[in-house]
Amino acid sequence: MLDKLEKLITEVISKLGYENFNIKVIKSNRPDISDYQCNEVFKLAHEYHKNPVELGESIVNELNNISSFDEYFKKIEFVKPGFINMSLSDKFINNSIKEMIDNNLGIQKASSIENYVIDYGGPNIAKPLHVGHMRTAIVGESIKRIIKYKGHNIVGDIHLGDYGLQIGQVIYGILSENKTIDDINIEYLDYIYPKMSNLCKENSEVKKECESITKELQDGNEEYQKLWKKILEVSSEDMKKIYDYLNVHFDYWYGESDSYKYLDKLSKILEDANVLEESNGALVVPVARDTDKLEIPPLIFSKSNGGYLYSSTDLATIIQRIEDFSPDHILYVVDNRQSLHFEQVFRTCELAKIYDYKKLEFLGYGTVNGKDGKPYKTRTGEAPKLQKLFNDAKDILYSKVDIKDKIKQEDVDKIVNSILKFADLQNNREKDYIFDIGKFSDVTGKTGPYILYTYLRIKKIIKNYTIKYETISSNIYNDIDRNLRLKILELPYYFDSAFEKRMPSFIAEYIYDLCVLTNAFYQNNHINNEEDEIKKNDWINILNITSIIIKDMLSLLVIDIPDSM
RNA sequence: GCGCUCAUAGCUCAAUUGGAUAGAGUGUUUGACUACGGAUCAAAAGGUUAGGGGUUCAACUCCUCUUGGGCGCACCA
Repeated sequence: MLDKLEKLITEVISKLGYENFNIKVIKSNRPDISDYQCNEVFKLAHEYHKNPVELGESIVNELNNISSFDEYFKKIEFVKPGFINMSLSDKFINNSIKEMIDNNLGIQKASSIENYVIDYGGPNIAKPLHVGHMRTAIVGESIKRIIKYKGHNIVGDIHLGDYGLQIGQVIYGILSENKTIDDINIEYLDYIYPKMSNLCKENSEVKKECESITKELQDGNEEYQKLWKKILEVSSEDMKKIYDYLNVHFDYWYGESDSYKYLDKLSKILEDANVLEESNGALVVPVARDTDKLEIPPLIFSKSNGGYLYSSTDLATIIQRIEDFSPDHILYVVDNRQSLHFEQVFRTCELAKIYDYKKLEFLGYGTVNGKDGKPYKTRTGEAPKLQKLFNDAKDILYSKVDIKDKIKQEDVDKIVNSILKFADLQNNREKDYIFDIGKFSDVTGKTGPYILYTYLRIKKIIKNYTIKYETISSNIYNDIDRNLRLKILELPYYFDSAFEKRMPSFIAEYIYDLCVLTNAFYQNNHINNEEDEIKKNDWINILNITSIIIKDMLSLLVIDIPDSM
């Protein structure tokens, strides 16, 4: 729709003698005056050394005289100092809506299909999942669905932290408490990991021992391997329940351990590229550049004891992904605090010519904080477990709305999901945000349930009518009606912004705005009692399109719609 | 110490990337169906965009300084 307006204006401008100028039309930020606007008169005037007012007036004058004026506009005018204001004709709005229906809701599919790998989730086994994991799971799954919706191929990998120091710590704990492999279950892991983590902070002897156990595990010690496999199995099983509840599904459950078989290859590549240096017994890759303001420390490929750490496994994983998926893009949905680490990894890829730096995207997300602005903790000091969070959210929901035992448990879970996900995804991904269970359980206002409610109501209103889009007339009946139709037309803009910026929040914002207008629409325009059959039919069709958009966009936010609520 | 990042209504967040009168939710105050679901709708109040200076026809947005948060700076992930 925008492209048509841009094309038209570009034609008019080139007719006036200004060729090859890229015109951009945007939604008006003065909806009281116009629907769309073009702010490019100043740039054009500047480029051709013209008076902007005269230039703008001549463009608008030309537009006012085109033969197909009514096909596009109701009114078009120039306003000083440089705005072209456009009000669209009802016919143009309705035709554009009809075109959206036959055309993937107006969202252009990718012209060349690319392969993406997205790395999200990233939990460490043996540690319980907490709110931070929910953030990466939801944001990552949403970005994955958005990219798929655009028409690309994408695979998601959870990238488990399954081979690091925390495993050495847990194994040390198991052995020192004389436990056996059969004693390993989720309750025991929940108990032993924090205990060992604290012990290592206090006691450097124990920490050293844990490091050497980790190293031996990585070198293939059979006893440790058996224990590790059991820990991995128990922990993964527990995680799957959580991810299932969130409806987050990874295509691959690879972990750091899977990258070990690529370490030899990686090592050879780094040697051949001549980027490795020895430093205090460790092998490092200096990645600093002359242009850096801050000297970026080198990437540590292997420790002085010969062990590997996450720099090595993240690099090896890239090699694995190149071999398995031949990706055009690799995306990392990771905590912002890891930005320096990934900068080191990406630079190493560039230096050793492993992979194109520009194709590696660090999609950092903000830290989940408590009300005090510090990382979210419970009163006892640990990060609260996700399962408990789900239960709390459900209890709060029951206390606010009388639905207990009245609707299906499955639907209750969908509502809880909508609450948590919409609260999270409406925030800008990159920013830290405050996790407040009270706010996160809100069911009125700008919330998941508000969207679901809107959807279910309009479905109920239109359920007895047949839908025939081709019968939509060229009429629009009032301002509220018009605003809703204009909002429908904005979908492609918001979707593409979300895709390009990898920002689900654009879609969340759009759905909410659409729902606000929809609620106003059906409260003001009563459909069942409407006697004008043409009007009634138009409205039913418009509401049906709205419902399709809401449903599709909600699915991109990983939100399912209940049958009732 | 060095660097990154943020600061917008009482609170939580927007602002189409430099455009016109800075918008939502929440909270506060006040209204609305003998009509398709009141988890709704309508309205009021709430702002020197942390502060100073600069660039520009135009600054929440860019530059600079000041103040105040958060984070990161080689063998944890």
